[in-house]
Amino acid sequence: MGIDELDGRLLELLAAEPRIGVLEASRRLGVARGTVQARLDRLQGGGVIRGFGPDVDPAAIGYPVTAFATLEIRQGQGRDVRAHLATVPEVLELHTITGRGDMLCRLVARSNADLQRVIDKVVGFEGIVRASTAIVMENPVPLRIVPLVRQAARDAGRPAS
Amino acid sequence: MGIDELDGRLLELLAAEPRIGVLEASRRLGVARGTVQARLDRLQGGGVIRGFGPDVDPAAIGYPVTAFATLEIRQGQGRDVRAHLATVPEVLELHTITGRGDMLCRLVARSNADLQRVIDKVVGFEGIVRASTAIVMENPVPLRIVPLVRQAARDAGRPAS
DNA sequence: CGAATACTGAGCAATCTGTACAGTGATTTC
DNA sequence: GAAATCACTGTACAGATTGCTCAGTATTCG
Repeated sequence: MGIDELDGRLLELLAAEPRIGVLEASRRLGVARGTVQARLDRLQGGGVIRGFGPDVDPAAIGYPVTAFATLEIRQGQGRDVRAHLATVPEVLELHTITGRGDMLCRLVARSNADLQRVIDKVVGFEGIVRASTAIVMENPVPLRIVPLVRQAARDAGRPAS
Repeated sequence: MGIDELDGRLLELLAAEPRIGVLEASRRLGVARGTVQARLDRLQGGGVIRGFGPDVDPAAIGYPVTAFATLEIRQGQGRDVRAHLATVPEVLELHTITGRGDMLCRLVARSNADLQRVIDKVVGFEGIVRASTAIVMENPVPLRIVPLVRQAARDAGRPAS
């Protein structure tokens, strides 16, 4: 749907201080409260803002180990595998991908040793031919969106570029 | 820090309806407002809840293509590469990993064609030896945390297991 | 120029937040 | 076993915020 410069600033502000209300945001942005309210409604309605879910740190609830697993699936078993993985709590996300491997999933575990249990749970399923796992050591760039929002907002300035 | 069953229900509730306030949450959970307030403070103080940042959909702001790139780094160039990737808005997250490849990053782009530009920007840097990219086709399990929270809350019941 | 759209500034009733305090039950400590 | 500690409840109050509405103004566009 596209966002303009004000939308960008609003999103940045919300990312930086999520708990501020509409009124405070309007003050910070130097616009009327109604404007912020309208923008927010539009952003949410348009699907730009999916929600404001709490950002929970898996490490803080006992799952400090993160890993990515590339899975190779037996032909035609995709649907079953997806359903299976969806039932595993330690699978935080799952993608089907092109290239080597058919699926990529993000896992968490209580420890490196526990990761073995998780992998067994993931792989112990008809239809998964092979799995290759990479453990995350460091996370230099945590999941972020602000730079992209800034970029998108800038691009809105010159629409036809 | 560990979470108990009430923490779990609170997190679930917040995940399902992020905009509800403390008062409404206390009503839903059947506890006093002060309790919810105290729990929230503890969860945030303990780092379990990192924040309530807006969940922005890259697709909705013009970046519908997601990809994962595995990067191989020249010895000793890690720091520079990290710094470089941090400046690329299309890099949504970056991990250093074990196994084949040294880093894994999540990218977004305006189109498959545009992905080439992004990859060039990512790879066009001294220190990156090789990159292998997998385009995301489907996302059967979007990033989620509720199942894990439920698991963690359950485990709290039998601490020594 | 006229119409449509977006923004401003203001107002109002209802609600919520931050904070405090006393009472109660459960658990821990000595 | 008694005291102390801790978490939760229920209540209270002032101040702030929200949802909503409305009229006026600015800007854009055909």
